[in-house]
This record gives sequence, C-alpha cells and structure tokens, in this order.
Amino acid sequence: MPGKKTSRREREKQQQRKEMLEAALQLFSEKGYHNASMQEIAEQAEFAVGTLYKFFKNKEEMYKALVTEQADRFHVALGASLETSKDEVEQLRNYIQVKGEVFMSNDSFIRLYFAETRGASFNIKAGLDSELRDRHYQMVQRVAAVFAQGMEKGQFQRIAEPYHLAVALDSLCNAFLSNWLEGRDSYPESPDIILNIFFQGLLVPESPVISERTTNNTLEQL
Amino acid sequence: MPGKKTSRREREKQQQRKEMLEAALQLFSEKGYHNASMQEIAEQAEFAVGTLYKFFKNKEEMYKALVTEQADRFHVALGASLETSKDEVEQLRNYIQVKGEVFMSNDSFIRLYFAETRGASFNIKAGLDSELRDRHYQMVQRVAAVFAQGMEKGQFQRIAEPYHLAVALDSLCNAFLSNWLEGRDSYPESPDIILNIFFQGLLVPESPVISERTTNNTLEQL
DNA sequence: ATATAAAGTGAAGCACAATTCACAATACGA
DNA sequence: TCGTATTGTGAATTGTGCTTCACTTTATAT
Repeated sequence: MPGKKTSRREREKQQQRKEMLEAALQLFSEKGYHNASMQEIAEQAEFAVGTLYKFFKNKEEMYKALVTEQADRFHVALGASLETSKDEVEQLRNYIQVKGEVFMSNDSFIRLYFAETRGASFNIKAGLDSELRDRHYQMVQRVAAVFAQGMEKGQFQRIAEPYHLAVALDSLCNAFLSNWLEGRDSYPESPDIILNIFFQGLLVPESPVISERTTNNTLEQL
Repeated sequence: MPGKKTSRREREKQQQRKEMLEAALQLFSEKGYHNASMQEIAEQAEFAVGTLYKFFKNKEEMYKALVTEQADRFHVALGASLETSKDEVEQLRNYIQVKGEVFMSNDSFIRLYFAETRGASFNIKAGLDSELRDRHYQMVQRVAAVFAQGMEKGQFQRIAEPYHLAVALDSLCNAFLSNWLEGRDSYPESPDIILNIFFQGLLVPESPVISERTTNNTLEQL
C-alpha cells in the first residue's frame, strides 16, 4: 500500500513534531520563553532533549515555528469570517464572533499571541514579532475594507476613517478577550454588545439592516 | 546649613539611583528584561555592577522599582486628567489627551508598560504584573464612573455598560498609541477623533454639550 | 537472522550572566 | 594631617540552561 502521499513514518514524525509543539506551547504560555527550559519541554513531551534538536535547529526556531503556525490558523479563520456574507454588518458581526470563539478555545496560545502582537516582545532576536505584526496589520486592513465598503453603500456613516474604525473594532475585541483571560469579565456571548458601541450612531438612522436582529440583544441588560 | 530635610549626600544618592534607573529603562525597553544584563546596565549608568547591588537587592527588584515608579507617575497624571472639569465629555476628552501626551513623551517606558499590562508578561516571578493590572483596572473603573455619571445626567445614551465603554475607550487609546509606536500612524492630535467613534450616537441627539466644540473637528477630514 | 541505517538518548561541555565580597578609593570628623 | 567610616569596585564564584555528540535502541532490508 504505497498509495498515500505520506508514508507511515512521515505521519509518525509529524505527530511527534506536533506533540513537541504542544508541550512547548503549554510551557511557553505558562512561564514565558525565557523561563521554559528545553529540558522541561522535553520531559513534558516525553522525549529526550536531543530529540527536540532533531526536529528544530534550536529553541528559538522551535518557538518561531510554534507561534507562526498557530497564528496562521488564527488568521485563516479570521479571514474566512469576513467572507461569509455579502452584508457588511454581518461580516463584522462574524468577525467578532469568530475572533471570540477561536481565541477562547486556544487560550494558552493567546497569551503568546498578545505578547508578540501587542506590548513589545523581546523573546526573539528579530523578525518574528514584526512578521506577526505585519500579518495582523493585513487583517486589520481587511476589516477596514469592510467599513469602507459599508460607507460606499451608504450603510455606514463616515464618522471616522475606515482604518481607524478597524483598529478600534479589533482592539475592542482584544480588550474584552484580555478581560476574559484575566477572569475579570466574560467575553460577550453576543457580538452585538461590541457592535453596539460602534453602531449606535454609525448606522444611518433609518437603516433597517441590523434593527431586526439586534433589537432584542441591545439594551435591556442595563 | 542643616536646614534641608535631605542632606546633600541624600540628594546625591537619589540622583545616582535615578541615573541607574534611567540606564535600566533604556536597556530594558530596548532589549527586554532577559536580554539586558546587569553588566550592560552598569556600564550604561557608569557605575560598577557591585554598586547597582548597593541600591537594589537584585535585578528583579530593580526592574520592579523602575516599572512601578514610572507607572505611578502615569496613573497620577491620568487620574488628574479626570478631575479637570465638571463636564463628563470634557473629562473624557482630557483623559484621551493626557494619555496621549504622557505616553508619547515616555515612549521607551510604554513598551514596558504595555508588555506588563497587556499581553502576558513573564519577566517577573509574580506580583508585578498583577499589581499593575490592578491599578490599571482601577483607572478603567474611574473612567467607567465618568460614563455612568454622564448617563445619570442624561447626557449619554445607555448603549452599553459604563465599564464596557471604559474598557473600549481605554483600549482604543492604547491601540492608537501602539500604532504610533510602530510608526504606522500618528496618535490623533485631536482627542475628538477617538471621541467621535463613541459619541456619534452615544450622545443623545439634542444634547448641546459637545456640539459647539466638536463640530469643527469632526468630519471634514474624511 | 544478521547487517546496516535511521532514530532516539542524555550526560557533559560550554557560554553566559547574576550575585558576592575582599579590597580600594573617597569622604568626613577630630 | 591622620584615622575611621562610608561608598564604590570588578574579578571570582556560582548557577543555570542551551547545545552537542558518542552511544544505544529500534527499524528496515537482505
């Protein structure tokens, strides 16, 4: 049975690699890059230190691989969330929703992601953080495009530049996620709580678009 | 002349301490806690390593002293910014303004502040980040109180909980500051660009409060 | 079954950086 | 000026943890 593209051995290796990265993720997100030792990671993954080095050139490369691969998954999911609907409001709603879901189900990784993306990260000599920041920037630009589009259509008022609105929306999601992460607050189950902050006044008054969906989620909880 | 509370020697020591912390700030914010060595800091400050240890029990304490003292200055300034006026809108405007000013004139420190306050920080065993987060939380609560107060007065619409609005406003400032820090964008010279995102729709339509001040800063730049 | 190759191991080497401390320089009072 | 106390010094100590590599174990082919 040689049909498969990947040999059994190949698959086995991938699996091992994956387990190493899982162990690494756990320890890095718990203790940070500098406080997690290769020794520990090896133990956690149930391999010998030397074996780690058969898979990764060194600690730094291992960390990079971990972070970039996970971040890719995130960005793919977020990108897809903007493709779901023709309606801009729906797209934003989805973005918020998906961001919440993806991030909350990967809480150990968010710590690393935030550490690299937001406050300056000093883990790695060079490259990683700026690369991540770039990708994050691309993502924000895509959200900005949604705002711009909505403005074109006359669905959104031009209360600020699209890019600024995108930055605002994204940072707002992050802020709520941070709060959730610290256990201070829960991430809003309904995206509308976040959308509300933007849309009350952003949407042109007579626009019917979200009115029928948001009316029940909007205000009564105060 | 023994009149002064602080002897000459005392002042001299304070000055030395200050210079050590300045050197430390520079190196920590450039290279991060783990990549800045005591040796380097000593050289930068033009002292011997041993002398550093006459002032600080160890590297960690030095870092803590640095961060908490600077953060205190920030928080005092931010707190004061909310006391300037009886008018809630004015208070928020001031908060945004002061936050921008104080942070931008201390850019090397923001890196550390953001690293500790936002994305997980793993520099220090325990305590520091959670203490900072707490203080930051207090600050956000004070902003929340402003929103709440404005709602009481009927000046603000109740589009979201005051605390959520405060989180939103603060994170928005941070996001713009981050952008500025990375050189992607400038921090809005006028607080109204940020306020706009909130107030278009937040303020009850007929409220006259900011209309006369913001009308000229609001929309024309698009 | 045996030979050969590939994969896995972990103790030892090595570099680096935090901390100490015996000593030197300096300040201060008599 | 001299003796003592205070302050400042940096080489040596020590610990830690990344990385290597000679060896063992396991898999594969004949």
